[in-house]
Amino acid sequence: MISNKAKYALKAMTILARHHSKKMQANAIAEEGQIPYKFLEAILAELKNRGLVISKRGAFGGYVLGEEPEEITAGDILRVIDGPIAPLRCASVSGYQPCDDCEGEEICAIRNVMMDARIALSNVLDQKTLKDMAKFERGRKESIFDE
Amino acid sequence: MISNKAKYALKAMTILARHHSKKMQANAIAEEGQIPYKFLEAILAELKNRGLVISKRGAFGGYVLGEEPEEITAGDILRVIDGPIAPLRCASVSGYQPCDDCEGEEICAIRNVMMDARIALSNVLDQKTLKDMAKFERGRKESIFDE
DNA sequence: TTTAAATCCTAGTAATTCAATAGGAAATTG
DNA sequence: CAATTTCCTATTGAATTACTAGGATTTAAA
Repeated sequence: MISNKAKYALKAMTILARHHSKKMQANAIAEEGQIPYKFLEAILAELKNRGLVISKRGAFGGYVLGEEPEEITAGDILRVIDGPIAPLRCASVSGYQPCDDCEGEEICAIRNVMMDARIALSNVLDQKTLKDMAKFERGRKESIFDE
Repeated sequence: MISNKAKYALKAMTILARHHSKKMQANAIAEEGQIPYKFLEAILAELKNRGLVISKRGAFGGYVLGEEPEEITAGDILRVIDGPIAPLRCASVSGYQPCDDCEGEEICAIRNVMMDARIALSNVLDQKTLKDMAKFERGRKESIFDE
């Protein structure tokens, strides 16, 4: 399960991508995504620290994607907000840490399973880009208006 | 990330499986798995309620697997202890619940990603059985003794 | 039938994380 | 300078996590 915060982050980033990476204010993102404004500010701050968005302060400021929509993946965003994707740290690449009660990683069946899980999961999450996600929503919304 | 509790549950169940489903006491499982005894009791109670283990009370009591090791998967155990494995409830089969701010599941790119993630994850977790896990540990341990 | 050995059951607790909110400082533009 | 917007610090209430305590109940063997 991902946190609400992560869900909001994904939402905010897809909104930014859907608006074709034009500058948007937190205000507008919050409204469009139904995200509590102050909470969103905190989320954008974290995304900014990791370079996933770029901000401009002051009047007529706002936020822009830090990279091209096809270069930012769901995995990138989730790692910033919720930390490692692997179900266990000992099976993580980005956040590796051994279990303190570990008796040997090579013989641990649990780690073995979780390594497979991490690989399967990151194959999905690191492949899905913001471009894909924005396109998906645009496509679906249009097809609904067509009806 | 799975909880410590879930890790302990997986550990306890693989121990039970490795001992070829012989009756074991919580005591012995706790020692072998380095699991806090009282915590393990609570875990075994949950597993028992869902039929994953069968218990016998009183002197010379203990716990046995509730099904054959090849019929119990890592996914089964994780769902009992940590709940749904999907990253979002709206993408879950076992624990489906719509987001309260949902504007249409068919057009939601986040749900779309999380559905793919859930499928990838459950393909791994629902395939790995206790038999596989016990075999893995036995195999690895023997090969280490061979050195 | 007592007694020792187990599981079972109810409660509680300290620490952490989650999901925000509040208030104002700093920067930018017109 | 004034309005707008991001940035920073800090707090808070609720839930979850990771356990622990203590005793009730059941069972088997002496």
